[in-house]
Amino acid sequence: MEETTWRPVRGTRVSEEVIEQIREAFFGGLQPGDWLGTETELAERFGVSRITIRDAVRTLEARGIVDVKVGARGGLRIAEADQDRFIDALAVQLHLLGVTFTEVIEAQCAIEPLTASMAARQATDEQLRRVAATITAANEVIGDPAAFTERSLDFHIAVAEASGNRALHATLIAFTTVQKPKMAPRANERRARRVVKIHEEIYQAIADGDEERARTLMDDHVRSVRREHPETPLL
Amino acid sequence: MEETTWRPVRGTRVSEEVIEQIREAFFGGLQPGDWLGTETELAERFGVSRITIRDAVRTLEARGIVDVKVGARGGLRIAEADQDRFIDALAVQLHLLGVTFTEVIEAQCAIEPLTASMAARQATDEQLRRVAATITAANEVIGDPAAFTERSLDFHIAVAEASGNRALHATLIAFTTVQKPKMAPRANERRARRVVKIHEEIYQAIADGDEERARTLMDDHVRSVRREHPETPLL
DNA sequence: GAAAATTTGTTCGTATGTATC
DNA sequence: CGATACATACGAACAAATTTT
Repeated sequence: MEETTWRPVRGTRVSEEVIEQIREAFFGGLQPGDWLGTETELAERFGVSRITIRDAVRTLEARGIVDVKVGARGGLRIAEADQDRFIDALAVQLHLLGVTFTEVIEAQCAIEPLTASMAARQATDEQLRRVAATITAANEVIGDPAAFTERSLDFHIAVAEASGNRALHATLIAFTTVQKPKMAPRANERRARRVVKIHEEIYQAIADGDEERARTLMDDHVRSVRREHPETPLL
Repeated sequence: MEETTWRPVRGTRVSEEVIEQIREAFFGGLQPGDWLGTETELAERFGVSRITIRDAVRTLEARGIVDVKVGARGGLRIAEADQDRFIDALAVQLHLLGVTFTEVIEAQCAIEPLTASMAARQATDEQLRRVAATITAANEVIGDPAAFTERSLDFHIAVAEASGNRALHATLIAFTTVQKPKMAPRANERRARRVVKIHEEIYQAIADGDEERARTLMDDHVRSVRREHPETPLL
């Protein structure tokens, strides 16, 4: 309920101290859903004002460490995992670094053949079903470049998910998110049909459990996408 | 100076609206160091109180989008790239997901052979020098497991940097950071000497511009590290 | 180097909207 | 539906840090 004892704080940016203590408690074993208290309670316990606590809470929330709810039985809890927040952080950093589209594609060339072969080895039926669903979905909007691009990238993400490796999955989501805006203009219908065909082949290899073929097909596929896009700044 | 025009806002969590607008402007082309205004100015422009702006600022700061400075000519600016924030975001995410050490190593198995071969193709003299420096540094602390692990991982990061791909570089930094704590205990001196020898071979292949050899050596190296570590939760 | 100006950091008090009981 | 618990938001003020004068 409330075994954790907070040290009273004083220093430059008191809210930083609050953040640090809650962060330590988080990495010290707090689990998603664990109750932290209300803003008023925390203000009293840390010996600071409610506004200082709010500063800390906003930061912790942005980092994905806590969730905030209003109303009775509201207050602060340890957050559930939320990939969006991690993805946003990666997107921001890639933007600041001025990373190019080519760099992101190259990174995908490294990752995706492996996710495909891992998926072929160990994808569950549910995961396979989801991969197949992304192909169907993309096929339905084959004439709409923006929509097709979006759902086509979903295929790659679904394959990564089927790999069973959450580190690769999260990383790939981040990469596809950042490159999405640059892909759309080139997804004309002829190209789109070819992409669907290749996705289907890759899916079949994965479903057949043919690791080597899945790896090779995905490798060719990602490399061809890379060739089709000229060197451009990403953002 | 101030061409960006902010829409006035109203809705649930007004600060979210402020965050979204500044975020859009950020991805819309604002550059690191660009001036956004003071908290008071933004409060007036958005038509909200300064406290609401502060909520937004704390979130934007945590996401790595803005930097805040106090004093005359202080206020909000677009942030410089800061890898630490990205790394922290990834660490939080992996903690919440309960990702295993093995998953992270697997991800490295996908990425590092490519960084090695890319480095062999295009590393600058300066980058090569830095790779060599990490080997020397690791060799100097070969009896100290924690220090050796740290500098040994620096080798992998230096190779990724030498690849010239910042997306891979940033990703690898994050991965090595979260796995560091689990690696240290296993870096006994015998193992350490073997690692140094392999790192030297990889460096030589990169310096010789032998892409294929660099790729193969790195592949073997990462896979052997993977074999040596049992399946364990990362955190 | 000291004083003034600027700007965030922090506090208190209060009002309002919203979710739960 | 009313009461309660809680975050959200506003305003006014002073403290502390930093740059300019």
